[in-house]
Amino acid sequence: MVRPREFDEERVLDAARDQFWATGFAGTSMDAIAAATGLGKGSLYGAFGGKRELFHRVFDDHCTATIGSATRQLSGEDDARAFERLTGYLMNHASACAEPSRRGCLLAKTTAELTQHDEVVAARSLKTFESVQQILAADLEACQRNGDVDPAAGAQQLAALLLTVHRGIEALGKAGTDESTLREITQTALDGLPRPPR
Amino acid sequence: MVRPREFDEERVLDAARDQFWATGFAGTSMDAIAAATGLGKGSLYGAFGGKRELFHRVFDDHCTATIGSATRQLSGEDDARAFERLTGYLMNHASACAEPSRRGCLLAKTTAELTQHDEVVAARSLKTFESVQQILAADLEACQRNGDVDPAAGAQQLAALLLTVHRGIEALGKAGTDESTLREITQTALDGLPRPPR
DNA sequence: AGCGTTCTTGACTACATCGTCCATAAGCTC
DNA sequence: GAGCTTATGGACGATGTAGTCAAGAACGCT
Repeated sequence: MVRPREFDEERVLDAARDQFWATGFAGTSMDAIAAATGLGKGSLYGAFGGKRELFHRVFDDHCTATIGSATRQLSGEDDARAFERLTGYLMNHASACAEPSRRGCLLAKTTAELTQHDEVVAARSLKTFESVQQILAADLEACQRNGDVDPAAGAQQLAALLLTVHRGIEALGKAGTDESTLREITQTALDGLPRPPR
Repeated sequence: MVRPREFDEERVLDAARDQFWATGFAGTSMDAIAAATGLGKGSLYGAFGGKRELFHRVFDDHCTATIGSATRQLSGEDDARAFERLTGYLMNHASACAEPSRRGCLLAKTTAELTQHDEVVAARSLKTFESVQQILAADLEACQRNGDVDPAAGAQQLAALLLTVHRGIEALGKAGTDESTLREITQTALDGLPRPPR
């Protein structure tokens, strides 16, 4: 019994995410989302509740994807390549942030716009940042085991700093800083990591 | 001849800024600004043009103030206190960013929301960041002269990194990271600056 | 095939919002 | 104080927006 849904939930959520991403929460109307997804407003409200609930859903999925991406780029069995993974992760990000067509990071935009007014968003943002920091810390510990980073340094502290640099690169990139500068900043940050004493 | 304005322009702009600051550009209605400033909408439109023009005006003033504040905190004749000024500037920022009641940095919020859709805002944001970087670089050069930082290092590169950390602290603070963590990150960044060889 | 359940559509409501307009008030100059 | 110019404030129009609703369509089970 029952009529099954006609739409692909994932596709609809992606389209909704793109709309919110482009114009922010306050700047996006449900009519725009209906047009972007191809759904009627009734279906939209029936399936997802309302604007806020839909956004929470979209945002949550995006945070999960962000953590997944960091994990994929930074995890590995091979301690000898841990520093290489770290460099790649940060440099990729620097280059991506410099693309003029880039719409910036949804996580950053959302945190800036909504964290103050929406506790659900605030909590999810913080948790996402903490997760990324843990992933960075795990990679840094691998770097320490391999002798790329001073084992006496606090991996958590260094991971927090690198996360900060990561977020700062995002901010500068959004303002229009060019790619070579962003990569140079990343390199300077990596150069500042403590080396093991010889 | 002519009737002079009844309102204090500066006060009105401050009130408008606070509204935009609290609820963003898209999230702020002109009615809300009229209520916050006490002006009728006719006066508001007559004096400032429209929502976008008013925002540009407010934003421009805010950027000027931001640069002025950095200048005040980081400039000085005394090279011996340059490193102290730098530490103070960054630590103050870290503590300020951790205040739960803090509404975040208007510059950061605006960059995140509008830079993609508004060239005037994008250009002003970039120019503001560049100015702050120059101020940081000048202070770092003083640190180099005084022997606190390796004179062989590029002051511009280090300034760019510190600006990045500054913006990253802002982002993490908005997400809810606590004060001690933000100060620790700042300290880690300062510890990573190259010391002059002895 | 018939039935019940759920999905879909888009018109509809009620209100918010941008920006305009105009009658009126308030100086300034002579 | 007369007359001019400009500021003021709030009503107004047109459009935008969040969310609802009812009529009908699509599907699976019997």
